[in-house]
Amino acid sequence: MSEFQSEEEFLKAYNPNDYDRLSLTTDILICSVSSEEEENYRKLSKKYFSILLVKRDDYPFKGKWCLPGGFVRIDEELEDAPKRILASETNLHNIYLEQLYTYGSLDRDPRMRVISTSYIALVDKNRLRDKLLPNASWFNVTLLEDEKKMNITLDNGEETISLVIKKTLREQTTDRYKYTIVKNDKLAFDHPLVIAAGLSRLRNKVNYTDIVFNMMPEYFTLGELQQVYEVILGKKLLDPAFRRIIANKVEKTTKVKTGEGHRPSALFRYKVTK
Amino acid sequence: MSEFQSEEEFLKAYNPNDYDRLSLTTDILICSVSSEEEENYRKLSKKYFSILLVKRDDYPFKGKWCLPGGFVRIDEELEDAPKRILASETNLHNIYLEQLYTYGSLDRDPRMRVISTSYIALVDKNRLRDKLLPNASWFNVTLLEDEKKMNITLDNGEETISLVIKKTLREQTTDRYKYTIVKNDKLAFDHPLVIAAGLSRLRNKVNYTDIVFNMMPEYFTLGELQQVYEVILGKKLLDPAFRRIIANKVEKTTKVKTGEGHRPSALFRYKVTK
DNA sequence: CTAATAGTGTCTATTAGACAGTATGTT
DNA sequence: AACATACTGTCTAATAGACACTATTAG
Repeated sequence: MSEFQSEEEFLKAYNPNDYDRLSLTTDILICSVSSEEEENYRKLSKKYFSILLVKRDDYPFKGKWCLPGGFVRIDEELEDAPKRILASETNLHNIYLEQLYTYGSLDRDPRMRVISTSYIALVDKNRLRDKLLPNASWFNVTLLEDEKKMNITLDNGEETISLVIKKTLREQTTDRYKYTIVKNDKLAFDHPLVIAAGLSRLRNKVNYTDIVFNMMPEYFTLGELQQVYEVILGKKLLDPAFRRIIANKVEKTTKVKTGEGHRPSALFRYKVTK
Repeated sequence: MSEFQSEEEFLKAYNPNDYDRLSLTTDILICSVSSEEEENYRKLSKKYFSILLVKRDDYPFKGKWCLPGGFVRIDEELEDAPKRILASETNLHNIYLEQLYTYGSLDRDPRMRVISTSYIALVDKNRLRDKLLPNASWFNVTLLEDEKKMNITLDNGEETISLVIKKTLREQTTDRYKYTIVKNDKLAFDHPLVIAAGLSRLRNKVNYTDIVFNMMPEYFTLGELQQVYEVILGKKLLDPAFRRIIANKVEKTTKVKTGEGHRPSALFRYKVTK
């Protein structure tokens, strides 16, 4: 039983340093979609799913790539930390941001005990007016996945990062996997785990939400939209089925996209229904 | 640029106290299923979904109920903290445990800045041999939910706790809600939010995983299993549809449950397929 | 016999998958 | 005309929802 008579009295006598204190950071998986022109003028530009990485110019992990992130300040709301970092990294506000997972292995940071809450952010690259920070770079993502592992390849045009992550079913009763890094040469910390978790979350959510539209420009063709779904899901979709599914999520505009060497396509816009 | 020549040198000079340090706690939503006998001997005993709460006997929030939890130790893996608390609270190991969400509002603890990573745990009450700790109690949960709010009623036979939580769609593109506590007299901290998040997660996961079996005894009838699904989903299910869906998740045993005032039912067991 | 649950057969409605076809721009 | 994509019609397969029916026990 407490020796205090009231909550005020208790709080006055309370010393926060009586308990273990540790550092909290946040890491952000910033995702977008990028295009690469094809040699054949008639073909559609190839779409890639891409993430933003930052090159560390200081210890620990000097010279390695990592997710944008930083310390959570003691006087800052948890979610404000990734927002602050996102704003400093992209000059964008009002970005789709979702908490992913909190990592707390004892050895995840060689400096000291650090817990990290990771977030996933989705941005439309067309809204990015300002240049990236000098150390930042977009990497195109290729994900090959099966029941037992994920092969992730990241490429920014100059450098290729290859990750292999082993998947172990945590229990028979769910779909939850424990991810273990099997191969990683160029990424700092446990960031391959964050990338794996983020990509899985996205692949999943794409099927029952409208999140892709956070990465789309205002006007887009259904072909482009389908490509984005395909690149996230890692498989081809059938046109009629795709169009049936997204039919009530988009609205046709009077605009048309022409000059592509084939039949022009109508431009659509995301339709808010709820 | 760094003035250090190597990572070892850097780490040697590193002082953790140069950065903000805060306290991390963990809260656990321990879930189970309980039965209550009906007056009519022929009727099946009514099933309830229930959670474990602890009465605080100290400030802050003295006298209020809260989720079992505690501080994460600086030399302890993040997930070991809920495991340790779970073991001390129930004497059970190897329990289904899943990270829910990390809460970090500035004002969530009147003592100081505390971040809390919440977990959901599913237990089979029949495996609980030891008595509960003196301050702990199981509360039956009744959840009424619509697009705009959740009405949660918790009842342990002596006391009734009534919560109202407002749901606001965070963005048009997803199903994510921001939960705001509208009514809460008897629960400490932001624990109503944890309960709301946990119940939502469970309602969702029940549809595409086998997690319910973590709350079931080894042998059960399909009627009992259906009741558990119904109580978690908050709606009646049709027998044939239900049996179709769980058909390949369970296997019939030779055991039979009799003496219930109606046709005996076969006892089933969870079948591991993967 | 009756109340209550156990368990099954089958029809219908809805949704997803597959394929074939027509339309229309650029070079 | 040839190419490449835009866009649509329709058949089929798989799944979910609904209802009606039979079965079997304790009291």
